[in-house]
Amino acid sequence: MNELPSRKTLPRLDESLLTHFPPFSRLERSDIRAILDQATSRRYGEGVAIFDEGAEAERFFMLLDGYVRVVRITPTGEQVTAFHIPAGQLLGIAKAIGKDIYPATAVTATDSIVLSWPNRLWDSFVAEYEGFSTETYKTVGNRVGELNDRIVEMATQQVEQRVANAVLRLINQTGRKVEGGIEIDFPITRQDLSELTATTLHTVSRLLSGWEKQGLVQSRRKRITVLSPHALVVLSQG
Amino acid sequence: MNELPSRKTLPRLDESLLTHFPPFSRLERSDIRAILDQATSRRYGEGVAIFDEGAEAERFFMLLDGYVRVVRITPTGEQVTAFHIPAGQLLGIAKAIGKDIYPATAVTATDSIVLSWPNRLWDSFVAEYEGFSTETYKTVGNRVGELNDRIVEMATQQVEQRVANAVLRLINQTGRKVEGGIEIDFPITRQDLSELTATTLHTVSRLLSGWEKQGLVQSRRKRITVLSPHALVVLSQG
DNA sequence: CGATATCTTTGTCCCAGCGCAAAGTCCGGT
DNA sequence: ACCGGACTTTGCGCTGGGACAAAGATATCG
Repeated sequence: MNELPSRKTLPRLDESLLTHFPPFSRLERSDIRAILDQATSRRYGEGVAIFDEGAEAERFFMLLDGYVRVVRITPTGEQVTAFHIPAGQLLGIAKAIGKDIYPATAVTATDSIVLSWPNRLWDSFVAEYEGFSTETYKTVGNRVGELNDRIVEMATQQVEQRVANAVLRLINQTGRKVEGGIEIDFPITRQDLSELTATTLHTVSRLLSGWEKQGLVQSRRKRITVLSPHALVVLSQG
Repeated sequence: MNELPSRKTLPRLDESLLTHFPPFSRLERSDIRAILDQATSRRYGEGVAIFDEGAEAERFFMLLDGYVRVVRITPTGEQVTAFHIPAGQLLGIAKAIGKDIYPATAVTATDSIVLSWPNRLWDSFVAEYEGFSTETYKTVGNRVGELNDRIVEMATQQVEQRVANAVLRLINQTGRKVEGGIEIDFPITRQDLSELTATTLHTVSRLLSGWEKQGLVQSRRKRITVLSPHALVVLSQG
């Protein structure tokens, strides 16, 4: 696959890397310095696992740059995507929910830069850094909320509505403005989208083709641009 | 429906009520006394809402006795059940995940007794009571895990396997040993089970009838007894 | 003890969307 | 510039299980 140098010592990390990310945004510069000095930083190529479902959770991570897909794999080898994580969020925070193995696998969706710390620092982060724990649990809360929404969708909506919802969620979380629309800011295949919506790549492909003919979206290989978010919202309501 | 006296002052609460429930099990008797003295206790009849999705979250709760169903209702009025909560667990803990409105509705599945505290006490509980926060987040973690599992199931399994899994989960969490099997310890209709598995009550009914003919389960109105958990596990794997 | 509401079973029809198959297109690598 | 692999599109047939319908069974209440 896509092999990058597996560990690369980056130039000394600058405090400004963290100051605008919620879990750290309320901290003093000196605190951030201490946090960075304890961190290991590492670059990953696209499509590389950061940690694996079932492995012992010994570190927690923050995505500094890039996008990560959190997936689970069934006994029969099918993949299901739990969610996508944009830069600025923590991941692999098994510690926060009382687990000691990772409950899912994290795979980079783009080249990414990731900081990580050993779990033994978790408690001190929570204890010493104002706002760290609050913000962390907000993140957990948002993820729980998203899982819940998706269960409701899967239980009550048709495939077309679910896919529309998934696309809308992606552009909300990771959308980038481009001329005439909003593009999902990382490469995403029909297959990926199908793993997010419990359908097949074939059905996703047909839906996107249809939407494209109606002028709702525009898509190329691994790229999706939404031209008319509003129309998509209407569609998603069913 | 089922109206009970809406608020009933129970006899002074005994410390032993809480000592065996994880969030409080590591505490001193004096701590528990303080916690109980701040609590409001209340009985609910079957089928009564404890709090409603979307309402401002001003209290958090512990289920002392009974069973509670956590449900969400779609714009079109369909219900989807998120999970069932047995006695001894916290609920309505929006505070723990940084929300200030309840993300779902909690409805009693049986007559129940519930303690509650105003949210303003949350931070002091977390700060002062050893183990409270850890245990709370384990609960959150288990619920996240369950939601996740169900998404995987809904994405990859057939209806029969999903229903089998749901029944197994219920007997694990709330099963009561009876002669010849394990019974789900609260009244549950075909409809309820269908809301838990994203199918229709008709399909659930057919499945249960089939299983009953094969001797796997036995069911009466609102009651399900699993005679052969192992066979159900086999079925659930698909 | 009827009457009424709630819950369950079973039958029949039908279609959304999956499985399978086969081209077509794009891209990175040598 | 070409080759091979990865991604996408589209066609076609089939089926799991939803929708609709109606009758039975069991609880609750006056």
